[in-house]
Amino acid sequence: MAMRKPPSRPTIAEIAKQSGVSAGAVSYALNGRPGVSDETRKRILEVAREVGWVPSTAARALRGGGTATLGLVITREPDVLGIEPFFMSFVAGIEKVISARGYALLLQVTPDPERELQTYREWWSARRVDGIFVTDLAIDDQRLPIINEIGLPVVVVGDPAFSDGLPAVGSDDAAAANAAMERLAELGHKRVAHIAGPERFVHTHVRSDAMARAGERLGIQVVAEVNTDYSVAAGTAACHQLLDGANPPTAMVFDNDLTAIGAVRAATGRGVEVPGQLSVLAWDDSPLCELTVPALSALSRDVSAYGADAATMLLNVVNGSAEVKSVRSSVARLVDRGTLGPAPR
Amino acid sequence: MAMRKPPSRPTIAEIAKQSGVSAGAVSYALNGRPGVSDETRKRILEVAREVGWVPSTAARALRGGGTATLGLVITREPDVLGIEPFFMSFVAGIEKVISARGYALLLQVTPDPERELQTYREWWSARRVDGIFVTDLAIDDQRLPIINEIGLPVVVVGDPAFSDGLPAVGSDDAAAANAAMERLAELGHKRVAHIAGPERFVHTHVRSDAMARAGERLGIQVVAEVNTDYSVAAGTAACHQLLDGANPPTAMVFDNDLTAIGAVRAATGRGVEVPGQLSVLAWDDSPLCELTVPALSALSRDVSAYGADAATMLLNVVNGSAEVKSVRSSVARLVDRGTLGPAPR
DNA sequence: TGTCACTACTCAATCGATTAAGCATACGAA
DNA sequence: TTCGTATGCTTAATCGATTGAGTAGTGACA
Repeated sequence: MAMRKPPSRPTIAEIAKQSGVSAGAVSYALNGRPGVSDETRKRILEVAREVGWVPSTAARALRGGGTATLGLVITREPDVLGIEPFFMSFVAGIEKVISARGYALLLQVTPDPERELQTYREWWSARRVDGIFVTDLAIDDQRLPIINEIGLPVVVVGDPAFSDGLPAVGSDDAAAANAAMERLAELGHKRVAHIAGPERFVHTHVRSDAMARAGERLGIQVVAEVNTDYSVAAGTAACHQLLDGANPPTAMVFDNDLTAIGAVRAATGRGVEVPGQLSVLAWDDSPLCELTVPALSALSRDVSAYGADAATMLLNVVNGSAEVKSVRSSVARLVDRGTLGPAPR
Repeated sequence: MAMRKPPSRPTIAEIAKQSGVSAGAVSYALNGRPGVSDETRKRILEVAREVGWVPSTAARALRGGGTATLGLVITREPDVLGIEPFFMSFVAGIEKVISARGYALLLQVTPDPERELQTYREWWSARRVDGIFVTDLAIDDQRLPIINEIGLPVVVVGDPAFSDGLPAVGSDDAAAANAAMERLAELGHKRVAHIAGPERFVHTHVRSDAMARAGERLGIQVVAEVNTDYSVAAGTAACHQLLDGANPPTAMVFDNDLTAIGAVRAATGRGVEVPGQLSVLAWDDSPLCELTVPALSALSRDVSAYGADAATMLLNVVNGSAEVKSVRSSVARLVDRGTLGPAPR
């Protein structure tokens, strides 16, 4: 078995020796600080480039200079993760921003919020991350006060009104609700059902409120508010239940794509034509929506851009760039693919 | 604006002061090494627990003790990532193993192999990771010799026969091909098409070879080998092309689920019944397969367990546990959901 | 000629954990 | 009594980058 000789990783001391100056001078030169002549600086930079020097994150972190690492904990059952396109796109968006600035993303998947908090504590104590993203914002979220107490720099991904004063990026769900309801109004729908997500999430409430208000404004009756667990089966069940009821709705708006898919299947399965007799709209768009027949109309967000915005904000928080203001970044756009039609008479 | 007072993160020095011993003694106690009396050790551990001490990864890394971090670079266009359930499940599997042992996962998404290699170099130079996972193994993979040269501990996710001597976890595609072909033989199929993935991937070749050999053994003619880019459109196109040809196959095996979905849609769209007139089988299973009508039969792997195996192996490599042997870990199981039927006469 | 200001450095301490080496103290054996 | 020697510590150096505190050397100016 051949012995591998790992190439030595160049340090500032090495560069100092080769340049004939002290380590301190090298540090000044490499960081663009005054204290070295232009000529020496040039020579040092040249040597650094030659030996392929990269600063040791460990040493910098130890000095208290930050770790150039941001953290994201995803609390989900591993199996569920596979089908949720949100996180991968979100992560990709984060990456685009932070990798360009030399930051890396530390990822952890935990099964419950308990261990999620534990992870934050350990990351902070061990100086593993400079800041974190908090997703899945819940009503009266227990995590926020604790994170605040720990003092961990954070950006909350969710509605700023519920972020407990912490900087947040949210999506403008009210605008999306308006767009959706306006379209449904144009199509003549008067009775619309809203099949929402789990009650504990902030965005579930925000969306329900927005739907109700938009309905009032446009003269549309939001006939039902159902909470689901986002599964296909829940969508199927909700659809059957609503269609079986007295005076069923002519359109259904679902808080995510899976439930909408379940509903379309349930409807067509019992002979209710989509969109002929029933219009269906999914709130979260994903590639899944294009795979069903008929392709699912959805309120589409640029999740990757959402992640990018969150990352930009967290970098500002971490670097203490003035005051960081919460924003509603992501705006959903209605993409009509074929499950929206005029209200049946 | 309230000033946040971040709680001080406890260090060994702090514990030493409170316990009335030196920092060295504390280190011995905390690491279970000899050098302190049982009584002192107990007292030190008690204090450490009280103040919630967590070792500073930065300090340990600086001493050369490793960073307790493993790295995964995913080379994909951000948009494509959302629909690929593989990586999220794989990551979840990795997490399950490594987080239990105090390791974290550093994730990077890059658009091309060039920057992937650049990331490896920087990670190693900056001592950011102790080891990496390499996925998407290609024929004559350019990354392997470079990674080998850098000396970065690695586990290759792919067929060990193509891992250039580096430790690898692969899936037993030959066994899967046998299972698939045996089932098709039972159903009386004599003419089967194999619609493969991009030619550059190792597993594309492995699968094609395995299909051909299994066909020979079972008296099944593998009538076509088509390479696709894994997209739905490619599956649709391949299906049409094959059905239009002289003497079309009675069954089609696809290297991934998206192309299979495209094919099912193409077939039913032109009046070819699935599975009545055409059987369809997807190699990679995903939640997508259960969403189509009819639900797609697939060769299903436990991707999460695959990730867990890779993680276990990488931890062994990193900790230098004896010699690490490559394995074929993941075995696909044929899940018949409704797109397999007897060959039409 | 003295001194003040400035440039371009070097020196040394620091961050937190680890570990080889050193140093008391106690105990047992000769 | 005295010499090992084992035990239980402490000391100090180390990893790599940073930075406040010096310190030579140069030039200007009164």
